[in-house]
Amino acid sequence: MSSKKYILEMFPYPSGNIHMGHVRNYVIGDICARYHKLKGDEVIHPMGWDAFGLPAENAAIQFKTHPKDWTLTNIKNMKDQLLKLDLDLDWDRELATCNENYYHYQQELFIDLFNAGLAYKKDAIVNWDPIDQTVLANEQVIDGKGWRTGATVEKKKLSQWFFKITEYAEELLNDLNKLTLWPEKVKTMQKNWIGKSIGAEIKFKIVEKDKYLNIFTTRPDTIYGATFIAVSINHQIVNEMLDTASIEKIRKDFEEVGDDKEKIGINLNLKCKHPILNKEIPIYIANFVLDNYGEGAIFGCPAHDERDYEFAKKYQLPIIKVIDCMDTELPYIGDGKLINSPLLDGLNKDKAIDEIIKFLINSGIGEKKINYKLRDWGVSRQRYWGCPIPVIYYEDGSYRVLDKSELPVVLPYDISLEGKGNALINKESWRKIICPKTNKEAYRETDTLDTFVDSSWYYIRFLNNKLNQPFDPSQANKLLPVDKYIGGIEHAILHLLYSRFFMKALRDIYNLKIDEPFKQLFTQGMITHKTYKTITNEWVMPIEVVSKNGKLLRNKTGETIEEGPCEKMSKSKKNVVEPNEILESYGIDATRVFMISDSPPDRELEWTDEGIQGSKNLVNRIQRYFLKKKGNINLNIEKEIEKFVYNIEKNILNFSLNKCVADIYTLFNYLEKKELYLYDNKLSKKILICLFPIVPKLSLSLNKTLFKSDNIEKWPDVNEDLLIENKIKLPIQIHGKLVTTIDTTKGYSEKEILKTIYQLDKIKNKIQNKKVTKVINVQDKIINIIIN
RNA sequence: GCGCCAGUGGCGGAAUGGUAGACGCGCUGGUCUUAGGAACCAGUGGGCAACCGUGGGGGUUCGAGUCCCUCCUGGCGCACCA
Repeated sequence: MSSKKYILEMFPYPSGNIHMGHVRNYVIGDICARYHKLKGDEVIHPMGWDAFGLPAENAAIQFKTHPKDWTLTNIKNMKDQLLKLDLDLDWDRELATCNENYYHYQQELFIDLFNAGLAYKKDAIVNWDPIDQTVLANEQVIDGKGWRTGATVEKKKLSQWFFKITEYAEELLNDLNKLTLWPEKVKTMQKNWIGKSIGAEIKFKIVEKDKYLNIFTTRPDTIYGATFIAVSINHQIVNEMLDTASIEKIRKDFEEVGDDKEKIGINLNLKCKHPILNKEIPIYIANFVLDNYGEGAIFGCPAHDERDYEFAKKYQLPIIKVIDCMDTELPYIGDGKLINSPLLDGLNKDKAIDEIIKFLINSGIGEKKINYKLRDWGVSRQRYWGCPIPVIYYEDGSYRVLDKSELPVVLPYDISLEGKGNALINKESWRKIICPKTNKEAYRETDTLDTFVDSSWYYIRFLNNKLNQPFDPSQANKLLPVDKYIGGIEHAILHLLYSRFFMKALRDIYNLKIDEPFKQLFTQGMITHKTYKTITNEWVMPIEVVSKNGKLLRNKTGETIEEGPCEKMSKSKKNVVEPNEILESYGIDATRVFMISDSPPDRELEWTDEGIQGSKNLVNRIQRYFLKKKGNINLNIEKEIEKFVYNIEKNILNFSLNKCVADIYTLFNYLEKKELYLYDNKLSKKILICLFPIVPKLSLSLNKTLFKSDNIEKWPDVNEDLLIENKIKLPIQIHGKLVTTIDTTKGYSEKEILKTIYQLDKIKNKIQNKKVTKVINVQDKIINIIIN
């Protein structure tokens, strides 16, 4: 019975050259794909190009070329290199996200999302990367720095397009449970990123104004201990109270605090009424309040929160204990009985939270609230080389999202990339149009979509890359989800979360039956290599290093070279090996074997010369074996071959590809030891089929030589009866320690075998005149004798 | 700081709670030759032995690399998330 298997490796950014990381990624996928094809499954195994993005623009400026030309040339080069890897890919499904035929339909999806209320525009304080001159998503800011440039990200207020990923926060979180074939680690990362927390939102009346401050808390039980309010610098109330100059001054002061996280605050000279107690508490602007979490405002309960405690100490605010923690030093964060809280006294934390929420609801000053860390996905990018957003603006500031019939909005080719900013803004002839619907003058949206939008649905477009609509829903229902998705763990959050969101959004828009895009996720490990440096700290490529009299020297100059630690292959450290050179020297099969042999595919693989050579030797050895015609053919070896088929299959399915290599060695060690040289018979054919996914070139050529055939036959069914081993070596233990093993057959009688065992010298010596008190016989597994 | 994962020979790594170290690399000794980026044969956890050995210490079990507690070390992720 054949079944559909969609096997996908994360498509590459066309930087110009493939590297060993790509090779490992694609070889892993290729082995799966070839195996499933032999099984008779309907395999989908496409490849394409994640072709929009900033590097093209930067390169265009640097090399005085055009982003499109640069990208297309790179695609051509990389495709040539991939073809040399001889991967079993569906090239007729190929796509590049920068092609009109792709982004046209992405623009349609944008319209779909807009109509579904999942794309919207709003003014927002956004992350601005001053080097790339563009906005970044929250996910693209790491430690306050741009993920590509490393520049400190600035805050800017801009009008931006957003995708409403928060609408799916709960489902994105819950459905992680369905992803049983995903690494736990990735699921944990996504869970933390979504950051669900359950608590309450409480309204605090501002004394001086006819207004309330909304505050989210997970600890409403500590409300009696609230002694101040703190808001973020970007909070609305700050805008109302202070002029822009003062705000900027404070913002600057806050930024100067930097990484040491010292808490500082400014008294806003406003007060809030405590929602329960008859007292007023001050409002501060504080640097530690996040503006993009909750409501950007907190109530401070110094006795039971570390941050609030630190702040209260510094500004001499009262500290009121409301949880009985005996003599434990404050702040005390844990559970305990409530005190100083008339409505809650004596209750424990959880019960107190329930009670206070009831009270807040009844008094109309608060409600139960679930909060997510996840924010909506800002997708506007102020760059040229991306998918144009299908929107036009009128003189009065209003806008219209285009109809599908008005698509595609084609990215103009003739632009100038000189100078800063988005080239589309300066391209007046493109930007300015007459709206066909109103006949009014209008301007195109000049922002383009984040390239993560491109990669959020490419796996659907692969199903039919020529269709005049984004995809065919009935086909999607039939062929999705991707069964095995293979790529680097660096996409654990961004790409994988966005893709999950897209799948769900498209499911709801197009009434699909698919909830998750990737059934199984496999994250392959990096390739590492030793690093080499001269004594003047200059990185040196491995290929330049020679060993002489136990010393490492640079081949050309004779300089002394120091060997550094093994690190991820990177151009900057020059510890790379070029796939082209390896392929030329060792061939594709040996390269494939090495990619999987030295460590499990999800772990780091250290590149070594010995490793690749060993792989080459194995390939040669297999070839030599099959070309030896004479030998001692003994038909009892069926069993060994059957075990081999069984193990290889199991290990491919588990991604334990390193064990597949061990299986190959084990088989050939056995056959050669016994001088069992199979030549053109049934069993050797079986072996060749199992070798095919791993060393396809060799397998094909041997198949041709031995069987005069260009086709590899179907994967053999395993005869499980042959796997059963009747003769066993039974371990004998005394007190759980191995003493000896005896040869016997399965299903031995315990009584009989004990008789034999007690005759053995080793056992006799141990027992001597002691008494056997107990015998544990795990039938066919082990016998453990207990003596007193 | 919080969370997760991992610690096994000289190295990469194997082991449904049941013979620890499969398989490979490296190393040692040997064979052969069309002197190779070979190939083949034998050996290779420690210890002279009894025995000892899966980061340390405890526990559960007839039996623990595997399960539980605790500590140490390393890696990854998150990091003022109220």
